[in-house]
Amino acid sequence: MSDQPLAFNLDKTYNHQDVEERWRSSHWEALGVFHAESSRSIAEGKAPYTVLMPPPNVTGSLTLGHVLNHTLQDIFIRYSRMKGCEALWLPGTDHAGIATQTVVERKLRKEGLTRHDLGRKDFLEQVWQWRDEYGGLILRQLRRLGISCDWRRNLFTMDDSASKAVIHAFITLYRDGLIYRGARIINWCPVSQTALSDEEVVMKSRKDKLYYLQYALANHPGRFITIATVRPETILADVAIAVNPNDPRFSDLIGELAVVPVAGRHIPIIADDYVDIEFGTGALKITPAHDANDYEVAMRHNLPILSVIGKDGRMTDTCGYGGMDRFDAREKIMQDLEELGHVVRIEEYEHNVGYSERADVVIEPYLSEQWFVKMKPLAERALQVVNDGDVRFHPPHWINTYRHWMENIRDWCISRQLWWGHRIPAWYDPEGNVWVASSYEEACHLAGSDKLVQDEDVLDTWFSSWLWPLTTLRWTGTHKENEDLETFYPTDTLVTGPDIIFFWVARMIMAGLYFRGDVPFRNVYFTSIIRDMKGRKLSKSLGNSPDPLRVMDTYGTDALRFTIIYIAPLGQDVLFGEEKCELGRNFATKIWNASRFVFMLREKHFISPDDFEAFYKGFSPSSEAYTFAEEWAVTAKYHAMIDRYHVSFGQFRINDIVRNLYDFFWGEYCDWYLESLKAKDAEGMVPEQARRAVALAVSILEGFLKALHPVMPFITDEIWHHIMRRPDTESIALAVMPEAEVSWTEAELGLKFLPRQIISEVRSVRSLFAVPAGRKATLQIRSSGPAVLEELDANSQVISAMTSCTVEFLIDEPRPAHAAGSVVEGNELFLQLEGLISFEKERGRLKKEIANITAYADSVRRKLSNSGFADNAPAEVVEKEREKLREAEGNLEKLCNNLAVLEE
RNA sequence: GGACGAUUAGCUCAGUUGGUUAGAGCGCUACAUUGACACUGUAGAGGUCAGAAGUUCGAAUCUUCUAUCGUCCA
Repeated sequence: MSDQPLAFNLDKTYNHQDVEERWRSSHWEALGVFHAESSRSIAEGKAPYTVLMPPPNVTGSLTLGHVLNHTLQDIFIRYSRMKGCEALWLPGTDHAGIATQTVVERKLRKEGLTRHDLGRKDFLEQVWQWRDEYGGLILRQLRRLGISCDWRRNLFTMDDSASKAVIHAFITLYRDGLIYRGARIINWCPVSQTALSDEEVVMKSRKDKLYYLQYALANHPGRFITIATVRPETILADVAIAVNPNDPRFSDLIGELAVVPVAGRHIPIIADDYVDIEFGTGALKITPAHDANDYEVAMRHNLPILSVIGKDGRMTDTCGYGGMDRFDAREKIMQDLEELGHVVRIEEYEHNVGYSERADVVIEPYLSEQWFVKMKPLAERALQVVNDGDVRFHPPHWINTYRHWMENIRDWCISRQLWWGHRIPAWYDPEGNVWVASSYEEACHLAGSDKLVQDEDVLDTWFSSWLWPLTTLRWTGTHKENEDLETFYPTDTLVTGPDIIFFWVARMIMAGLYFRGDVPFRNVYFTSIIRDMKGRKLSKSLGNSPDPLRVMDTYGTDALRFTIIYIAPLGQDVLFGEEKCELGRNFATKIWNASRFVFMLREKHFISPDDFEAFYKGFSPSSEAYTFAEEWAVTAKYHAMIDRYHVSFGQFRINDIVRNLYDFFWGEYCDWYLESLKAKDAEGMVPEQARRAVALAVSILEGFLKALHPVMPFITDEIWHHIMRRPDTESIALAVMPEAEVSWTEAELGLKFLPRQIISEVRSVRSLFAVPAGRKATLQIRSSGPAVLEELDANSQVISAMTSCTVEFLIDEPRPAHAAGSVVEGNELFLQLEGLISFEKERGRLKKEIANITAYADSVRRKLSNSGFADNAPAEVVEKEREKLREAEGNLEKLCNNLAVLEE
């Protein structure tokens, strides 16, 4: 142990590939670093902290959206783990019914087969095979991110336990009267050939035409009624023409019959409030099979229902359009109507049309028997818990969207005409009665018959996803309680995109309340949407979505993680360009090099790693032992940083956290502390001082690394293992998160920041007069008082080294004649630069400075002399203004003196 | 049409309860390369905080209106 004389330092250059390879997930996973146990929470009283991974689509591959989302989750979970929580992150994937079935069907098509050729059983076997082969891709890619989930608990929504839960949920809701089957107009996707829920339909603006068509009146030859429609192909299914009862233009026509063009059928003209008088001609054709609103009208008026478009989006009628695509039929029928003289006029018309989210084709409203969940009763409680703050949204403005949806909720169509998914646990007897049960046997028992046929359809994938908070904790419905569920439910923070607030977030809240009687999570963090540098959404077709894996190869995983968090503020879209990762890469390099420098000093002042370890273990930063101002300054800034760090976590301001870490490390620790330490070291410290200064540098580095670890897990673990010799079986991921010390965050350290202010001022003056960097100048300081003098004297080596000046103190001497003069906090600085400065230039500079400060002092004076200000502003604010004025006036006087000297 | 969000330096964005002479990164300019770091350091230029009105002693910050952009819902 004791003989490790070798340099215990980092490699000369930082190589992210090496570092990430060393600490990558498999290493951490093998150590069980990410494992969480309810038993441990119970036995040790550790507070549980749970994050649910939004199950990525099993057909998917890693996108930048995933990177952002999962990095955020990892930050929450690693932070909580280091804060001493029993931190559980539950991973998994969902079976993505439509997407997966589509992928496998596409594969079959290449072999000239359809799923019907294979039959249900063989097809499902193919899907499972596909999943086993390719379905793990996204999870493997996620591992590259170094995310710390408890992979042992990985769940797939088609797993047995999850499937049991789905069936249980269906049966329970059915028996409670919240699931029903019925004929409704639903959203039909002609490509995927399945029903969709309202949420799976995206409205898109589309330029179409509005056709004005005239229908002859059956009993009044030569008279017509003109309607307006965007879908002339559906006139073959018209069953009525509706007008508003308050529309005088048509009052005499109500009850008359009109003749459907082409089809020749007679249909009634009816009155219904639904008709908008302003739209078109005020007369509306009613086509109940192909429009949800028309369906409602038809129900009210006992009208028949005719259908002319089939499941494949092709015409089914017999008027000569059979087999034609609905859009081709539109063209054709318009030609025919034109010839028959029914077309009055055609207008350009822009409107919103529903598209299938997955297949990107126009949805067909389609009348069919489907299963629905009655949403109103579920929505009421789900809205209440959000209103009451039992579930909190970050940022909170999403509550509005959520509330609006909940208050206007419609029943959820959950049946899908697919094979891949959870088959609906409903059976039909020969009489057509339905029996809902957990198995065929149970259904037979209920039905008293063994001639039952199971419903062909499967459930919407979201019907399993909404149980995710329960199923990931192995709830099956039948075995209601288990230790994990008791310990980790409700979960704590859900990180997800606002685009699935209805699909998933809202429904999970419903399911959690309904099946478990408690909210599924306490906080929901809505992520930013990532766009390209031009503000366009990332998409494969645009070719503007960078491959995260390649970005990780190029810049490093830590760099990507850091960058994406740095640029993604809460609730705002993010414009991402790959080159932005330079920020994270540069930061990682900076951390590496700074650590290397600290370790070099460690080698210089300690004879061996053991020597250092012994000293470091007994070391605690103490101001009594500090010998130069930057030791105070860096300690105070460090605690302020840690304090803000924890506050930001509490506020879910993750983007503040990384900025805070970045600014502290680069701007304080490196630029000031390490630079001053370098200067001190060059001048020579007594060994004890040097050892303390190095130990302070290491301890602040270590605290910083711990705080940074949730964001940049790889590089922090690597460097942490160089702070002391630590076996590879340890990880910074299990270290204790540092806390801020109040004595430091509230310490009055005014004087301790004076040296750096002076350094900055002198550098600025040097630069202004273009003094060559190598030229050693003389800096004379006339301090504002004895205590200040003492403080500056103690730091003169640092000031000297960091300004390349010889430092002298003026006590009673007059100011030097050939010098540039400045004032910092009442201390006068004279930079003696005989032959280097031009008096002309210095006079000009002083005049400008005097003018500046005069204007500033005037504005402060105006403020103070304003009676309203003195009367209304808080005393401390007024005092602050007085202080500003005093300081400005002091500086002004000194600068004026300087000018006077130069003008003699 | 409704709801929500945005508009701050050339670009991308911070700016927490109103109390600064409005900040950062990138880019730009000048200087610097004998031991942490050029993926660097030092200094600097650059902004009537979208526009208008209002509240206030005081507004980038609060209110109203307008304009432009974005998202969601009809």
